[in-house]
Amino acid sequence: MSQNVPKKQACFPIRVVMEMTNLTARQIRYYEEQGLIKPKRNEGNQRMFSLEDVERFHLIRSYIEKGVNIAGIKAILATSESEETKRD
DNA sequence: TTTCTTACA
DNA sequence: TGTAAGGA
Repeated sequence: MSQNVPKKQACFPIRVVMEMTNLTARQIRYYEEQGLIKPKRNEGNQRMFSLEDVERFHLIRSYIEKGVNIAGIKAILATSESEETKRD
């Protein structure tokens, strides 16, 4: 069994994210392509999804299920991120 | 074996 | 959104 040696942060391949978000690889790659999320890339050019990325996919998925399109989600995500840094 | 990109339906 | 081809 391959044990976990000192890991930096938890990142998962697209196949794990698919299970966690219940999305298809197509959707995950497509949403990222649309700028809904920006996962990191490893040496193999593979997407490295962290917990934060998975959580954001949950939000994206909820909007898709609500009937929101990419443009709408982009606006919502942009607003949410702005709210975080906006406080006044 | 798994993931990636591009393209078409 | 699903699937195919070709490559890493």
